[in-house]
Amino acid sequence: MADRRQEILDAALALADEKGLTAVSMRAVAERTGVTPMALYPYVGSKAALLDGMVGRLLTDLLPPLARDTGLPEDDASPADASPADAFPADAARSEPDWWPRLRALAYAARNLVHRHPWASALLFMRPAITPEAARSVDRIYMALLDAGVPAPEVSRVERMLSTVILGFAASEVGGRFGDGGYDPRARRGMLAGQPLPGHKALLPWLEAPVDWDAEFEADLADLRTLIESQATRWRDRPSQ
Amino acid sequence: MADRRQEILDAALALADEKGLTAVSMRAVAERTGVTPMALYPYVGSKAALLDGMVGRLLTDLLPPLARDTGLPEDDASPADASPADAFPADAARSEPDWWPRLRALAYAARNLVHRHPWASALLFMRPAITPEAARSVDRIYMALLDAGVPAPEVSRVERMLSTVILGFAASEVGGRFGDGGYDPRARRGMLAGQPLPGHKALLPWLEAPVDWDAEFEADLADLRTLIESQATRWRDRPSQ
DNA sequence: CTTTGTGATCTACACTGTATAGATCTACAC
DNA sequence: GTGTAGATCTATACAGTGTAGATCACAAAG
Repeated sequence: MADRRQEILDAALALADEKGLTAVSMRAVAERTGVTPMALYPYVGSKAALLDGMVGRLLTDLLPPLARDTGLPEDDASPADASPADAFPADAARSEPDWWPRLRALAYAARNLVHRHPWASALLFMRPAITPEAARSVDRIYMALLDAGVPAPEVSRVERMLSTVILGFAASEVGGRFGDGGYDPRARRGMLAGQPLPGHKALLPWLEAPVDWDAEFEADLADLRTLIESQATRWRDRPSQ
Repeated sequence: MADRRQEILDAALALADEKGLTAVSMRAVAERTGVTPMALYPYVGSKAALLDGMVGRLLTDLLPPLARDTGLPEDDASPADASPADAFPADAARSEPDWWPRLRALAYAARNLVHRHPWASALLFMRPAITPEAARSVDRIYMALLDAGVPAPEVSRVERMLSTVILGFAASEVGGRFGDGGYDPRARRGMLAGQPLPGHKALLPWLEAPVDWDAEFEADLADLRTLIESQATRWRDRPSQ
């Protein structure tokens, strides 16, 4: 039944967390579930569907139970974060319009999720957010943006941009796009020596310094916030456009 | 030699363009090159390296020859765009600070590249930009941001954010993350009917309308531009911070 | 003519996802 | 108890993957 499916998804998740996504084969998942590979198919359909099921389960674990999801404003830290204490630095209490803490919490939840399950980043970023769980978190973003005063026709676009930045940042962080590809700085400099790179030259002191990714995430979030607020302001100033 | 390698990369690229990335197997590439699979290894090293080589070649084709790359301001449309005429809508001529047209051209070049080679989106987004070709386009972005007045310590962060948005948008467009997963709206609504989704409800008219991706890309670029300009302004107003 | 080196080949291994057909168990009717 | 229907799992097989290891063909050097 349904619990057999959960058992299978659990096995697949454990496997991915321990040995990476490439270790998730139908045979390996089957063995871990104590069953033969073909026995998985009635429950998960196919390999691709199994992967979708895995992200679905991740989102289920992440989001708070439906009961709390009434549309009323929630308190700041608890929603959508499985380990809020260390992961969600307290903000100066801006009590009245709480759309920002809510958005912030979602952003951190997504980033923390990717940190805990790096293999999921590629899937989260590539597959459409069509599962019920994913729709729920998108809905939270919609609500926050509406509360922030973003004009309704713009909300879905801004949501896409927001999630692109946040998921993209997290995926790049764990996926190595922001890294140096494993070359040490000397070798890297050698590779790039043959061509004129005036920008790199001018920025050299800052490029060589190590990056504080937590701070960068904070800065990106701040940029997104001003972006959202400017959308709202523009709307308020001339509602015709 | 080196031209044998190019021959192999050409075969792999053609294969990917015609039948998708999954059709790029060592055996298939070998057959198309007129050689046995194992003969590829001295030239490309491994499958992963072959894929890296493919994106490298894409970037080489895209960027203008090194000669033009002197750091002097270039004319608006030509740089970094393989098919500028239809793909790069003319902007109102803001002649004096041309950092924006330059950035815009790069953004469109990246998006057009992904449109022409959808298979490359995942690779572009996941692998670090360490090849000489990639470094060159990053350098262009650095220069544009510096010209825009972005403070030097912020430039690399803003560059990362910029490329995350642009590559992320393009990848999501062709990869289906922005889509509905192949379900028609009725089925989709049925899937989501069981739970309260106040945001979706409030936005329903706008969510059902088809999305103009070109316009959305324009709007995202406009947002990025104001973001960059606000960075520059903040810096000008109080240079200490 | 022999030797050396280089590039391509052949074979083989350990995998992958999954279609198909058969086996095994459970539950209920008679 | 016996028979049977349905669900669940298993066994086998196929066509494919990337690539390690050994072999082979052939041009240039001694």
